[in-house]
Amino acid sequence: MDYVEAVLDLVALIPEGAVLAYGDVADLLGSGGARQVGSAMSRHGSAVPWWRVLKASGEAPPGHGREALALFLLEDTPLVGDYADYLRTGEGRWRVDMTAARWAPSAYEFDRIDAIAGGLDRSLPKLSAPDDEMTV
DNA sequence: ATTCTGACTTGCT
DNA sequence: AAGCAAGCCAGAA
Repeated sequence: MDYVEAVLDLVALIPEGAVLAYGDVADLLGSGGARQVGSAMSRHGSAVPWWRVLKASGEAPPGHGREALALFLLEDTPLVGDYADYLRTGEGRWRVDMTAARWAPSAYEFDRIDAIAGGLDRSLPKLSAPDDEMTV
């Protein structure tokens, strides 16, 4: 399984009305960084609930504000700011209320996340297994 | 090996 | 609250 698959699998678990920042996804996966997640989402996120993954500030991914907002309203995702104006004139500023909307995985969900993260490593062609020696 | 690029983050004005 | 500079991670050139 490659990084992109892991990201998509994880994103698919985020429930309605909840969100995760790019950095959160990377942390849960225990690998890569926010930029890797963003990159993966921009190229392969169309099949999963991509709007539930956004910047740490709560802003929707660049170029998708309009579409994301519509979905957030449908899902009753906690928002802050003036999205009414944004809808009407495109002028207002709004964001997701990260404090309230950030997903807090249940113990079960957390296990599933762990499973995804665990299936990540397997292909490291280089670096033959150093037996049981670790050289701390 | 080096440089560049990007749906990122944080800290400091 | 909004901009900006640096830091950060990996893949591609």
